Amino acid sequence: MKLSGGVEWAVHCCVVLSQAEAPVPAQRLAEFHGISRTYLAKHLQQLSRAGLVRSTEGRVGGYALTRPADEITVLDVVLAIEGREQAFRCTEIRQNGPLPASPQACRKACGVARAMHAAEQAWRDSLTAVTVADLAAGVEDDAGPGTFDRVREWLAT
Amino acid sequence: MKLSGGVEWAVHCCVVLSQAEAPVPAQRLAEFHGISRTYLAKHLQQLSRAGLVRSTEGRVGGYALTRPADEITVLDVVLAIEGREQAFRCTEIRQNGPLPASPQACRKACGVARAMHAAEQAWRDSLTAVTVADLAAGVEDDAGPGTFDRVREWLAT
DNA sequence: GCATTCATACTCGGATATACTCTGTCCGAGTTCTGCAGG
DNA sequence: CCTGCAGAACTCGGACAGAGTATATCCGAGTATGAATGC
Repeated sequence: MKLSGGVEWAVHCCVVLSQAEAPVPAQRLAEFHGISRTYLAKHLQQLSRAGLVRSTEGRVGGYALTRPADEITVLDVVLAIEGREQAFRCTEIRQNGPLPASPQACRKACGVARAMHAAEQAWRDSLTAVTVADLAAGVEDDAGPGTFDRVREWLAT
Repeated sequence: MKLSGGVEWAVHCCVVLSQAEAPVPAQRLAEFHGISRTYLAKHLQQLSRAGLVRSTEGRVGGYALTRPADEITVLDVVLAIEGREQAFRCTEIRQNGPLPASPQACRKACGVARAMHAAEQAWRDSLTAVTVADLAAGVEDDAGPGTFDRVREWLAT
């Protein structure tokens, strides 16, 4: 049970992108956050494949969000990085051994899987309730108004 | 975001142990579930270190629950296997780069970390709501009454 | 017949290899800007 | 002075190593059983 460190990078990048008017190169995003450029590029590719950001090549290229920030949930970003498969995968060990569960009983998922999946659904619901726009608003609340003005100014240089 | 396969084994083993009167050796648990004995032993050790099961050595040794099954939550088992640390670890990248967040603003956790931790808390709450006793009751519901009688009978052989 | 002792069989526990995924990096393909030459 | 073209610089994208962790396994330490032996 460990989330990739790239998740944190990706979410922060989405918040920055939500405040940029022009495409932002991976190079810029990396130095803004003080992280590895090449490795961040890998994660941005995953965001691109998931359809969350659009990449433009060329001299003034970079990354930009494909949707308004209030239509991108944190779960979207997490799933883009971590993959869409469930964290818990039932291997149906109840069907093994000397007393296997009957096919009749296996119509429905076993209780263990149900509990794990319910918990995961609660996790997803919680992440769905927060959008990138919410996070951006939170930054202005925490760091004071005008923060994103300075960010935009720095991005333009 | 991937749970260890051992989690599934551990939970199922706890359900079986909740129905056994005598200590059950790892060998027995492994063949009951059709899984590797030596690897299961590793996970049982983790349950033992977490204080969920007690191990007795010797000829009639084995594992037994230390508490009533309705006082062991699924979360207890999961944390014993996966470790107690959070899945999301904030590396505070907001403090890096050319526009670092002020120490003033860093009094509270950043919005990203708050959202991730809230989701993880929801996940834990959901797992806390289910006990091993609940799962055992579910097995009897799914596989029919008398299932655990057969299990006990097999364990005694 | 009974108590003691000793060998035995069975258990757990930690130390030990292997496979796989995450982390981190590099170079090539493609696109746009810019400078320059020609009309 | 304007237009077209070529070069160059900058971008993304996928292919390539290294490290850490999950997976799987083995052998040694410890204990209760049970039989054998002596009284």
